[in-house]
Amino acid sequence: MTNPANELIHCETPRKCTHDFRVNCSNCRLSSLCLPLALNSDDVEKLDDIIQRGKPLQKGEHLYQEGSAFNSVYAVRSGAVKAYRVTDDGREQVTGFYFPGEILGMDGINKNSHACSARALETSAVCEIPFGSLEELSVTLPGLQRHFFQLMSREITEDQQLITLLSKNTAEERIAALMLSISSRNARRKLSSSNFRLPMSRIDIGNYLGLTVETVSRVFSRLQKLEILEVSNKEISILDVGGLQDIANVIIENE
Amino acid sequence: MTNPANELIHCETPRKCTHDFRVNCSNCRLSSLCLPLALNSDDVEKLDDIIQRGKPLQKGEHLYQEGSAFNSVYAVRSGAVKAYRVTDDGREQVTGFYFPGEILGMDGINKNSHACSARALETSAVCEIPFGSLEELSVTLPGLQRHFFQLMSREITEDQQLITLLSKNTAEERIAALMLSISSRNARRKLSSSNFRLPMSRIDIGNYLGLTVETVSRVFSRLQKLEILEVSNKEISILDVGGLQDIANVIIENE
DNA sequence: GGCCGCGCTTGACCTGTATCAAGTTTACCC
DNA sequence: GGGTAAACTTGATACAGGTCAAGCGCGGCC
Repeated sequence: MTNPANELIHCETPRKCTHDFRVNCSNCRLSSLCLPLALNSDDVEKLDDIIQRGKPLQKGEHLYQEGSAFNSVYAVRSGAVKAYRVTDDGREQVTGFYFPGEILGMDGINKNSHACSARALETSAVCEIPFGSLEELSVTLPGLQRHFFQLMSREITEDQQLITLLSKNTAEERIAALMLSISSRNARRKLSSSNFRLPMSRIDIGNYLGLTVETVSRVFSRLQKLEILEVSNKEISILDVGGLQDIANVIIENE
Repeated sequence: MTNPANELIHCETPRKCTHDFRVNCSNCRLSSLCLPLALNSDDVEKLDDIIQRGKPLQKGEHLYQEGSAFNSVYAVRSGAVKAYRVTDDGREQVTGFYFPGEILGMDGINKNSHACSARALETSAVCEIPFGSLEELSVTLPGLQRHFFQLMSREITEDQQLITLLSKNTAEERIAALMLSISSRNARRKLSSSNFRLPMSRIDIGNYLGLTVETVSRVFSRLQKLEILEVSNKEISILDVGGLQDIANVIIENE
């Protein structure tokens, strides 16, 4: 009864990992997506030395809070994390979802305090990377410096994609785009790109995409009726990737 | 007849600068906002050595184009620049406006090619900072490395603010927020925070804020009727900053 | 100086999504 | 396992902002 659809492999579900909790970058199966990407094995060990791994976060627990002192960036090892900020009038704005192999917290570098909060959407293991040590190490490992610049740059371009989505696209297009994004991020992690379980609620999805829960729900129903998705609560099957891409890409393209 | 409202000072209008075109970071009046921020005078000279200054861009000229090879980031010295990307279906999305002392082009680091295009909104002088040299220099000047990380982080948080604005706020709130943003950026540059000339068209404003030209125009008219702004074509006077802030901050705040 | 075109404004109408409301299902907890 | 709260779905209605259309005015150019 526990996610039969997800082909769960080592480390994706810490509760099932009975063997060896002493994870390190060298043996982490996410190393090819994560910070070690550009490093040789000697350098990976140097990186590994500065990384701290605490006990897994439970669903709902905070990784950091908006306004708290910035000390580290974080890599998700398993589970899923959402980042959000609270607007002046007290409403929440979800700014991103982070899956295994992805790095969050870089918004805190600017003012030395976190510009948003981050909380676990489900039980999640996270690697903490103290930023001071990372900076020092970057000086001796130019490959690491470059890679970290790239990671920040990627965050910028992804935010800009979201800006475009919010500014130009309909509810249906936004949701199609999010489903495709999650699908391709699953593929990167060698999980199924067509069947997966959404770790976030409809509220979070709507919040992230600038829509109300009701609209999210209606769009899911519509996409199901069109036989593009099969939606069963949080379980998603993409039945027609092409159709989904057509919707996300905005079919208009008339001359 | 040329912008009487703007208190134009040295370098803000290159056409008027008859004296000394050999600008450098040490004598640039923007150095306190720009990259040299965290450097002592010796180090500023090292930075200065890698910076290239071409002739000013004319209105409409491109600084770089989406997809072109990424070699440098750019600091605006005078004028104004807009960054934009073209969506899959051919529409334009403005992702940012850049004023003197601000740095753009960091989106290109990730894939080594520019993720968006940048063009001058008016005659603009720009400093080109070759990224390779900047990386090398960062290794020897940790203050510079840190400052550049901060600049990228600031770009991220600003993008996230825009995401929030687009996702949660009404047309009026978005425009109020943009006016306040331009106002405070002017203040940083010791220009008037209450009277300024918009370098961009209504179309660009609408595009940036996810609104149509008509809506932008209507909101300006409404704010003028409320005696919060005085709008005369591109000339803006903020008559009631408090009122503008109330609108931007979303007055709702009912428990 | 007068003509043309583009950027801007204003009005009338339409539509997508929000809002409000009610009902259903799922998940959690004792 | 049953009770309750939270999450989700579905329907009816309202409204902000989009679309379409027309007119204005400033700036550039011959």
